Amino acid sequence: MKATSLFPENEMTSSPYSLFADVALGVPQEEPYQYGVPMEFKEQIAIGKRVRVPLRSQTRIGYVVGISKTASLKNIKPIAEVLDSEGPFLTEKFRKLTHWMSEYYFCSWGQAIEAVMPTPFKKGKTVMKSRSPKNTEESLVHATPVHSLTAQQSQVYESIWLTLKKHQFKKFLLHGITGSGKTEIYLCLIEKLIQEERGSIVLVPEISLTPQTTQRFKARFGDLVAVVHSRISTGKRLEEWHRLRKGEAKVVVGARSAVFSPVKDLGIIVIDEQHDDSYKQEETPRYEAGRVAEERCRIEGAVLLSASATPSLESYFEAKKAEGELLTLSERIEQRPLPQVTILDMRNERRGRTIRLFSIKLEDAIQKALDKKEQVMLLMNRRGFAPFVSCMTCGTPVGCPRCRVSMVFHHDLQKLLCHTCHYMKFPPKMCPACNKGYVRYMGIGTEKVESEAARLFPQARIARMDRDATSRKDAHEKLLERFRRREVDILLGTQMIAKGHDFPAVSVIGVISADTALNLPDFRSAERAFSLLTQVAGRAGRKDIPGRVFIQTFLPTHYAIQAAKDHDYHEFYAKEIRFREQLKMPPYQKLIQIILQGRVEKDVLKRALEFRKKLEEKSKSRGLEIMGPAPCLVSKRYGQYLWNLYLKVGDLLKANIWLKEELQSFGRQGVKITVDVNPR
DNA sequence: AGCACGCCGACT
DNA sequence: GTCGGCGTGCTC
Repeated sequence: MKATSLFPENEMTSSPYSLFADVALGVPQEEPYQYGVPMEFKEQIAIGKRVRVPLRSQTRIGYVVGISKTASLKNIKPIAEVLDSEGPFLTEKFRKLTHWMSEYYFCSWGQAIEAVMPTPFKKGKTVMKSRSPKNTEESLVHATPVHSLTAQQSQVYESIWLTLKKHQFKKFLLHGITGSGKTEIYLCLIEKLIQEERGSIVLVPEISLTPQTTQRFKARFGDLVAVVHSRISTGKRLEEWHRLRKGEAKVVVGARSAVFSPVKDLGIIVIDEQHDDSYKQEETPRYEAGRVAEERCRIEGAVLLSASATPSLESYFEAKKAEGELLTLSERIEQRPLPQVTILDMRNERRGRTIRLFSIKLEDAIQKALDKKEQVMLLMNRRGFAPFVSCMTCGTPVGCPRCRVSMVFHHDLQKLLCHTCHYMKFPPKMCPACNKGYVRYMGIGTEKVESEAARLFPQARIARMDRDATSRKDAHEKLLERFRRREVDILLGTQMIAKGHDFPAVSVIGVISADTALNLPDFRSAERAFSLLTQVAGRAGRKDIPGRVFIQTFLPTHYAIQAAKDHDYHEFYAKEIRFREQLKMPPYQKLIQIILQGRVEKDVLKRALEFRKKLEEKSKSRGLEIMGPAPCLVSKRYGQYLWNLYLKVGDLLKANIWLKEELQSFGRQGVKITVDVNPR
């Protein structure tokens, strides 16, 4: 029974509604849906409020983004309930931000809105009444000690503070070498903002969000700090959300999604380790926390401070062009020496057919450090025991049945594990391809490094830190604590260990293989390798114990490795930026990745070719370049085949507008298409 | 994204 | 003959 059908179609005036709401829903559909506003809700309805609306046979929560007097189609259903009697849930600032996100990252407005709010609100949870703000005096930290900054730190601090005083948008990129005291600058700026009752957001990479990191902020600002991890309970998350919205908490420390925290009177967003890949969300909406932060600061008249010892090429390129955007810290605090880095050419380390895992020089250095009761860190950027398992006779590697990747042998489990879909099985006794021979284990992972280290240094206490060893809650933290208390002599692990805090007694750091990262077929592999090596190297060389870093590699002359050895970002940047220019890659061109996926590979490829053809018709006039189709890096996962097209464009927003049109007029035909803007 | 509709295979 | 597989397409 449809109310509208009682009236002639052309008589819109006789529709039962005199008011219509544009409602954004968390469905991929681009445009918001229109719903009728029944009489009884006329007073309550407002832009920014959540509503309960019928959709097909269910009811869903939607977000009012517009109100109009006319409807653009017939069969309009009524709003079932208006939530948020206290006032709009979404502020104008958040409406602007999410709208921008939807246009920039190819998702619907509703999907963007749902990405910025805690889950309970998507289910209709009421927002707590905003009581008169508690007397913040009591929670303010009074005994504020004088925090002395070095001359360089002060200079950086001053230039940012000057802008903060103006309540105007500006972005800064702070290039500060490891150990140059970047965090102290954030703390001082935040402290000053608190005195003005203004708020701050500090983003850190996912794996850096440890009690050690957050403790530094809590120690300084006490209850004014809200921390948001992924492991926090829903209740706690909501509590922090309300504390921030009410202004009871003024500082939030968190990973990627903390960029959406409802901080009152936002003064600054700090993005620490700005180059980190975890700032990109790998599911819809595929946003970059840094880019979102910039837009949010623009909207709110706040300052964006991105910082890194190894800024991303894009960010450094942009910052150099803009006046006063690039800030530098070139000195380490407390006259800490930069560690001496030695490159070890593993081509000289063959022992017959087999290759030594530890070169003689690294082995010696570790032994000497252990003898002196100093600690050692070893980086191996791959989990498991043997990343490749293949047949002795026919050479066939054991692959995951659902993904096109090698299965990794895990010694702890005595099983083969797929690192893409987590499928597990026992290693075959006989080769499944030729039914003879036997399997052999090849390559290196953290587990093998651990067993080799145990063999070479039987007296040492060794601990391994990777996702397998520390997946249990707190295990990661407890391990670092044990290492800090020197109950462990050798800490080895994946990049997890590069992000830990300072370990003053570490005198030797060994990178077992710098090549794992470098050999990936990805235009950013050199950048990632350089960044990782620079970070690990930064762990050594504290106080009285001079640190030494050893990098084992088969590519000793590679510029990423050479630049890391010299602790020279500029040397790396100069080389890398030229390649980017020659290849017309970011920052010179923006990338849009179009991912096609389906269960039948030939259909996926066929559709990819067809879509390319469709785009080609317009590509010349639009001045863009199309690459592909090519199989994705992992070209099959969870049984789905994945191919992609890359677009190189000058103006993303412009490209997005017509790409959206092209996608809309391109049927599905068993192949799903997703768009990833600025892919990582 | 969900969810219903719809058109082909093995079951009481 | 129906129950149910998941491919297709719509939701104000």
